Amino acid sequence: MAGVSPATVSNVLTGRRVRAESAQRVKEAASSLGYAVDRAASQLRSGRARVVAMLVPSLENPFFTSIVAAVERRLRTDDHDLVVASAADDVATEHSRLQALLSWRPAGMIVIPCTDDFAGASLLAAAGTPYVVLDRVGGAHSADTVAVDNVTAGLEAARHLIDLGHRRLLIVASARTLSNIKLRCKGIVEACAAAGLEEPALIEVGFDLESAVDRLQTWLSTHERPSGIIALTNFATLGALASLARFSVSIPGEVSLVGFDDYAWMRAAAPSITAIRQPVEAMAELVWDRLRARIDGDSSPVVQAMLPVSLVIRASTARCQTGDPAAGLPGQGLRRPSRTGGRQREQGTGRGAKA
Amino acid sequence: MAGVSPATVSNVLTGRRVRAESAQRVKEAASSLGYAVDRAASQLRSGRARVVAMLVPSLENPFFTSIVAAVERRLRTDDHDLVVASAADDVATEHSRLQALLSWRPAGMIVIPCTDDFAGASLLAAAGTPYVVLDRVGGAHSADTVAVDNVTAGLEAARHLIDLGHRRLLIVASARTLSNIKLRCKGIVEACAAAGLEEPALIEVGFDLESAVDRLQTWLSTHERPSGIIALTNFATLGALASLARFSVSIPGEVSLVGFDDYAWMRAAAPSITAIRQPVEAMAELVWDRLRARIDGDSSPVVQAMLPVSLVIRASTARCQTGDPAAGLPGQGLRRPSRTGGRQREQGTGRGAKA
DNA sequence: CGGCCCACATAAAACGTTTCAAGAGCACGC
DNA sequence: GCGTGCTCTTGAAACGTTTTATGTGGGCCG
Repeated sequence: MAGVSPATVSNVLTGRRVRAESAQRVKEAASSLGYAVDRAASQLRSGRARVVAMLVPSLENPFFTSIVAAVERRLRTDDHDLVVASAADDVATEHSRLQALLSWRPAGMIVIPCTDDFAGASLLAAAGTPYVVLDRVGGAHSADTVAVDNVTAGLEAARHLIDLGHRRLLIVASARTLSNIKLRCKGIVEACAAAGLEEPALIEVGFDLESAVDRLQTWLSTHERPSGIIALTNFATLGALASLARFSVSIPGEVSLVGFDDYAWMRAAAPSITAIRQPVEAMAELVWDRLRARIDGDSSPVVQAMLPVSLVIRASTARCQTGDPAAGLPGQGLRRPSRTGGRQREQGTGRGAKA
Repeated sequence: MAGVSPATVSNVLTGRRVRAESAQRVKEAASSLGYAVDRAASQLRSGRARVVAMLVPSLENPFFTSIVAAVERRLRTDDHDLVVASAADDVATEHSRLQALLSWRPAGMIVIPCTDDFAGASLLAAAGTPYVVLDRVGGAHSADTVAVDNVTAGLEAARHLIDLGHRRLLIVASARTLSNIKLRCKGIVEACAAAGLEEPALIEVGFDLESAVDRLQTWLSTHERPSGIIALTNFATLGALASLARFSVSIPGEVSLVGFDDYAWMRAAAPSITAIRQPVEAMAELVWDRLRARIDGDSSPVVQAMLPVSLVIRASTARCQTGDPAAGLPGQGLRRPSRTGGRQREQGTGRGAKA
């Protein structure tokens, strides 16, 4: 020690009332020794952890990582640290990761569940850890939730296409069991009903690109081609793009496409992609606000927050080209000659050859 | 307690020699009580932390998050947890985040530094925390490093284009101060020299898409158009795509493009993108192997590992169309009529209008 | 039968903080 | 002069584990 006292050091470092002179000495000593409080000991004694745990379905999905990044940014300003775990899109893994995270005794937890009925809720309740459920807000949660207005999202996407004259829509979804997907569909169906259209077709493509492309290709070669496609996740958007490219379907000439989530590549793609943008930054802010309030003892009734999305109109949607009745024939796209060298070649090398 | 003894519980839970019967009783009690070891107390007493801290320049860049995801997967199988922090592409933030991470007394640390001379090395050395430097392996590190064979990466990309008959190449880089960028350039220059070509032009576009597009557009409208472009980061790739689209330059008809990092959208884009793929999974595995060895007391000399990349050939590269001398005139692309509705319209709405 | 070793269980100390109650010093007012 | 209140400091207890050393009982060998 340079100066005095073991407990006074703690008082200085936790910002309690200490004479300015001693505080100064302690700080000098600390910095010269390169001393930093041991979080484990600190947390053990005080019972207060400056850690927030976050459990997401996957760290491969840019939507989730962008939320993680935004949350991390928020936490940094409040001097908290972040422990992340990925559930690997698997309920069993989710459960075991949740237990691992709980053993940190985090101050609070942010969860994006794998499925609507978040089984871990009972664990969290038993541990008394405050938590907020994010994005996939399905079952009846007894905790605060933050989500996006999925119905309006679907409604706006569909209305945009309908306004452009599209009548035959296709929904590309990951899995219709997820409530946010269901709600987006609901919005689309509402918009269609309002326009006097029948309910659009829906295809489920799963959570990875390979299966999405496979299923979309078989669907497209066996069904009448839609004039407008709404993809409800970012993988679905990629899958739709890839499959349409394989069939050399021009966008937006033959098919208009509305994607979900707004990423850099959508701006750079040719054509750039019209998409529903989720307010990632606002979601992160809101979720941390709620969680911090709960950590600080707020015991008001749970709140289910819903944030608005925005439709970013780019080049992948255009006025429907009517008067081409042949376009609807099954399998048509496969036989149609492609127009650009790039697309044509893509059919051969699209799966990627290593050099 | 259901059964006996406070210390025996610890023996059971840490897997030491205990009579089978008592072990059974303890486990039952633990699961019925929902008991889980408090990591803070455990770490405090044992001095062993089952935490690995990871410091990355940004969590917005999919290359970094994909590495984080892969590392997390590895750690999970070895029953370790991950604490991440983002340096926000800023050296000062990097330093403060590093200190925050060190207060966890992590078993080890994985660092992707912001700059080549990683100033935090001294902090880590002082704390005695084993660490591995990943990806941006610039200055003389006194720690293990894991990186990619950047020279060969550049060489292969350039050779691919040269083999296709391209003579005028353009390098699009984030910042040439980074050593991995420098090495990639070196490989490209080598390949050009071997083919008797002059050194290709280079343009620095920074770390975000907006600035990349801006700078590329001004460059493209004031210089002779190259026939082949090599983009050295994923943002550079996106920037190149977006700028070429604005000028309605066809890929690969007029310009061939080799990108960096291999993402789902590159497969789905039209045309799909030929790219250098970095072995993210292998990097994560190697970095954890090295770190774990150091944690376990391995004190052999530091090793600088270098992993091979692979060139994934897709549709964005094609044989050079010679015999079009006019193509080289400055600003040409702006006046040329675009061929597809999508690209044409993109010029008007490319920046995205909210609805 | 005694001594020894083995397998297992446990008491108690220790890890590095925070916190609480109590102490020290000082000024003030009666 | 003494009690009172105030500011600042500090000794010691406590947090929940792990670990070390010690204890206990039983089997085996001489």
